[in-house]
Parts: sequence; C-alpha cells; structure tokens
Amino acid sequence: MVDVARRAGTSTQTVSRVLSRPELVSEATRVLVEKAVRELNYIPNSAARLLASTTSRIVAVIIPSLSATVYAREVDQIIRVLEPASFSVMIGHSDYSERREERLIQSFLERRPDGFILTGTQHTDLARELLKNSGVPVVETFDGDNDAMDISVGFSNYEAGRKVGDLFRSRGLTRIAYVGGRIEQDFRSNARFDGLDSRLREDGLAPVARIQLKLPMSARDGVAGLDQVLDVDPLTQAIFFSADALAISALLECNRRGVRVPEQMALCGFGNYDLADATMPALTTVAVPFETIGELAATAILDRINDRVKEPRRITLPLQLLRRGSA
Amino acid sequence: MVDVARRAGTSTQTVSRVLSRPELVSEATRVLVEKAVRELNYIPNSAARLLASTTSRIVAVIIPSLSATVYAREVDQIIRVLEPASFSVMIGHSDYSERREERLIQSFLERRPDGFILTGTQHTDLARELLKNSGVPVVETFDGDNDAMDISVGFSNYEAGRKVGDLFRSRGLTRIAYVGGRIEQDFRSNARFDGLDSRLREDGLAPVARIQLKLPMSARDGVAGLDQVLDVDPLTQAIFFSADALAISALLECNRRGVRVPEQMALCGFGNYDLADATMPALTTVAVPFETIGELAATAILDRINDRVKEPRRITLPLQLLRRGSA
DNA sequence: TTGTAAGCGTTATCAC
DNA sequence: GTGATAACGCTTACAA
Repeated sequence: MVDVARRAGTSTQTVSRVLSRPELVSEATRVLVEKAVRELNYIPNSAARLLASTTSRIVAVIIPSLSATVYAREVDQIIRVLEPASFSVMIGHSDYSERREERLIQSFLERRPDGFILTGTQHTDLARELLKNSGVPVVETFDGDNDAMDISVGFSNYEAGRKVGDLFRSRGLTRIAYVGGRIEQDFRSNARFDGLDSRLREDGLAPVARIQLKLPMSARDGVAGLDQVLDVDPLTQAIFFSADALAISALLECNRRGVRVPEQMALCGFGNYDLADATMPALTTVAVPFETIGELAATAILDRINDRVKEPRRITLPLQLLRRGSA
Repeated sequence: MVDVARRAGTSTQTVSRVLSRPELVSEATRVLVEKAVRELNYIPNSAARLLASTTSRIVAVIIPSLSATVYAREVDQIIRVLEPASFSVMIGHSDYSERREERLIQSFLERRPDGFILTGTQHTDLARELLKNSGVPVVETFDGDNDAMDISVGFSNYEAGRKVGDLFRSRGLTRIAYVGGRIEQDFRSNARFDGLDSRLREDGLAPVARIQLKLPMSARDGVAGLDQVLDVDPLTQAIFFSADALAISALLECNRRGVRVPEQMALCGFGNYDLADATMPALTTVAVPFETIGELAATAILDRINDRVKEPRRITLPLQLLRRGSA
C-alpha cells in the first residue's frame, strides 16, 4: 500500500479510502490511485484489514458432509448469495457429531468470521457458549421443530413425517416401516420418525419397523434398508425412507425383484432429488427446499451482519408432498 | 493475549510459544499459561498471526459448482485431509467460466492463502500471472491431458473417450453419439469427445451426433440429450454421456419407452455415481476417482506448502471402464 | 527458558 | 479532500 501511495503521490490513508470508500475521495486522486493499483498489481491484505477494522468478511458454514447432496446444494446457494456481497465462505464437516462441530466452531472462531451458518439446533453447551461469547451472528438450518439460538431457517421434519403418515393411511395401509439414520446421529431424521409415529398412533397403529443406518449413507444402503425391513416384517406394505437416494435404489430393487410398487410395496422418499421422477413408477416424495434454505440462510446472516434485522426470527418453509406413482 | 500473559504471570511471548511451539517452554509455565488460556476462554486471532508470520493456513479451492456431485465429493475429501492439518478451506464457484475463476483468484488472493486447488488447466492469462506473482502453490485437478502450472492431479479425459469408443467398437456398433456440455464451457468433456472421435476415426467412422447441453446440467437433461440424439439420427445405436446422472435418466427413459438396452440402444455413462449399478440393466460407465483426486490434491498441496516436494509433478490416475449391462 | 522490541499492512481518529 | 499517527494482536529476532 505504501508503494501504491508513493506512486500515486498520496498517503496510504488515501489509498485505503479509494479502496474501501471511494466516494470520500476526489475524482482526480481516485483515478491516480486506481492507476497505481493496477500498475503495481496491488492486492490488499485482508488480514491487515481485519486486524484494523475487526470485520473479516468471512462466513463459516458447518454441515454434516458435502457428500450428502442436500448440504452440497445448500452450500452452493449460500456461496451464490455471499460471494457477490464479497464474503468468503469457509466450510467444515461435522460428520453428524456435536463434538466435531464444537471443535470446528472453536477453530473457526480464530478466523473471526462475521457469521456462522450451522446445521440443526443440536449443539454442545460449550459450542453455544463460545458462540454467545463471541457475539457472532448465528443462523441454524434444517430444523424448524426446535428453538434456535437466534435465527433459524428450516422446515418441520416432524410435519414431514406426519404428512407421509397421512398419505399411507389415506391408502389404508397399516404395516408401515421407517428407514433412516442412526438415532444418536441424525436428529432431524428422528423428528421425521416421530411425526410418522404420532400420525400412526392416532389410528391405533405403530411402525412395524424402524431401521437405523449408519451415516453417511450411500444409495446402496437403500437395498439394505429394504431387506432389513422385510426381515423384521415380511408383510410390510409401505416404507418411508429418510432420503430419496435410498428410496430410489430400493424402488429399482423392487423392480428387479418383481415386487410391484406401490401395490405390493408403497415407497416414499424425502428430498425430491434429481432422479426421483425418472423412475418407474416415479417416486412419491417430500420436496425439501434445500436450495431455498441456503439462499435464505445466507440472506439472513447478511441482514444480521448489516444490522438490518435485530430480532431473532424463525423462518419455516413449507413442505410439499409430491404424490407420484410409488405411494 | 496480554490478558493471558498477565494472568499467567509471563510475557506475551511465552504465551505465543505455548500456543505454537510448546516444546520450547518449561513444563511449569506451560501448564500455567494453558490454565490461563482456558479460564479466559482465550481464542487466538489468526489475522494477527498471519500478519506477523505470513502464513494463513488457508487453502482456496475453486470448482465449477458444488451442485455437481463430482466436485462436491472431491471437496469433501479435500476438507478431510486439510482440516486435520489445521488448514481452513475457502470455496468458490467458477460456474465453468474462466473469467469468473480469474475474479475469484483475485479476491481469494487478498486472504493470502497458502495454496490453491483449481479445476482444470484452462485459465486466463491474468489468472496465471496473478498466481505466479503471488508465489502460492497451485494444484490443478481433473485434467491429465494438458500441461499444468506446477502440480496436477487428474486423469486423461481423452483416454476415457477412447476407452468408451473401444467398448462400443468391440460390440460392432457404428452409429455412436455423444452427449456432453457446451463446447465453450466444458473443456474436459471436449477431451472425452475427442478421444471417442479419434477412436472411431481409426475405424473410418465418426460420431453420428454430438449434443451440447448447457451447464450446469440436471439429470432431466439426460432425456433431452437422448431425444436430441434421436432427432439427429434415429438409428443411433449407442450414446456416451458425459455424466452418469444423464445416462441413468436416459436409461430409465428407455425402460419406460420399451427401448431395449443395450440391444437397441447401448448407453455408457461417466463417473460411476451412487445409483449407476442400481438400474436395470446396470449402467456401464467409466469409474472416475474423484474422491482420490481430492485426497491427492490436498496431500500434494500440503507437501508443496511444507516444501516436502520441490519439483512440478503430474499425477495421472487410471480410469476403469466398468462394463455392466447397459453397453 | 524467558523477555524485550520491532514490525507485519491495514484502518480509525483526528487534525489540517 | 487529504494526511499523520496510533492502534489492531500477534510473531520474529535478538538479548538476557
């Protein structure tokens, strides 16, 4: 910056102004400085800027894993919103573990991010305390069922479960199973199960099976889930899978085995992934607005950073049950 | 840090040492300092550290888009390698545009990253110059066909095209089509086409159709690609899709239309995604080691950062043609 | 093994 | 509209 100032015949302060608040500088000197910047290929040092101004223009994002389509596409949208606002995005994997999330928060805090976007509302006490002490705005996503620290952008997993229960019951099915992630890992999947469960109880029923897959799941696990369900209750009539990838591979497996969907086995997915409507029959599923979540979470954190919004708020997005052929 | 030092009864220098090179400090004072750190919930400021030491422990990663499974899973692995080495990862989307990549590089450089991981070897002149001037190590991925700036981790897209050509020719097919991304966007897809093309030419043939889809592609585009191919040449016998998602949706569409795969239409994908072996017939495809690429790219950048490796090198991973039912 | 002093590259503050 | 000066919070270099 000193070099630029020298070349432009100004002080570093003026260079700084040209870069961050050009409206305060006269046209003439601004042009001069900009020329010097270009000629010297000057690139500002954001660490120095942060040190002097205490704003990093970094947002830290913690998701379970980028390998899960949902989160990858959420983050995709987050980046699309934050980048034009000249925020950089740092990403960490919690791997569905609160402890790992806590460690990540701790290490991200060293970067003095201007905001955090977390997944879910389940965090360790220390994590909460660290965040609170730091005063950094936090947005929690994907969980509209529980209280958030400040701002939340999500949907009700519980409602999703109930909707699917409704659907199955409307078709008169009674032997209904659930396939999701491990109970101690996947809190949001648990909420979907609870919703399904509560809906069935209203009719005096209970899920015939609840299969817990180890996270992260791969599509292949859909077949394993199907088999485990049939092990527990060979007469199962319907399965709610906690992710479309699972449901699709189970559906294709049913095709292969000659099990008629939905007559012999009704299948419902969750997410509405790309290929959900390509199968035969097309997959009935719950459309989850994960890209909207990313967009709104990023917008919310910007609003909070810029003090445009002061109060806590909870944004709950509607879910849509896409009734297609498989259930 | 001053507070910590005061509480521990030492100088800030000693605190600094305890944090970064504890082996230089006596057991007794170390314990004292660590206690003070804990009690005060002290979190170091990495900007100050960077300013003083010129190492940010940040690696910048630029990929076309996180919505493409390949890149999401590559980045997943990159994070898994870099995080334990206490590097943070910043991510940007080039959206398949060199200009956007250039702008990203420029803005990431303000963070003084210790390394860059880029996608492909195609960059603007300015981008190359900026990187060269900055002296930051660069790893280029996914392109083993062209020269890299320094280190490259990839595979030969050209070879992939040839392999698929081999396969189709070994089955005696002559009317072969290609479905990929726009020629001016997707250089790596172009290389696959070139490989296929060159292989066919050896037998005096040429592709009957080359469909260019606009990026980013969704699975749905597979059906569009299929239709466009049939428009150009209704007698097409085989299609090589530049991504599994496309091939899978085309395959399912063939099932739906009663087009027999591979007898009437042979289909080959690229990538070996999760659901590729779930279809009926299972999808023949080229297995792309995208997670290995992420892992090796991250390892390579660490090696370079730590000066464990001095010379440029090109790591070319082998591709495997997975011959399953669809071709 | 520990402490002192200088400096990293910017911005805030206040003066002009 | 512009400039001088003092931070910002750490590490490097050197001294003790």
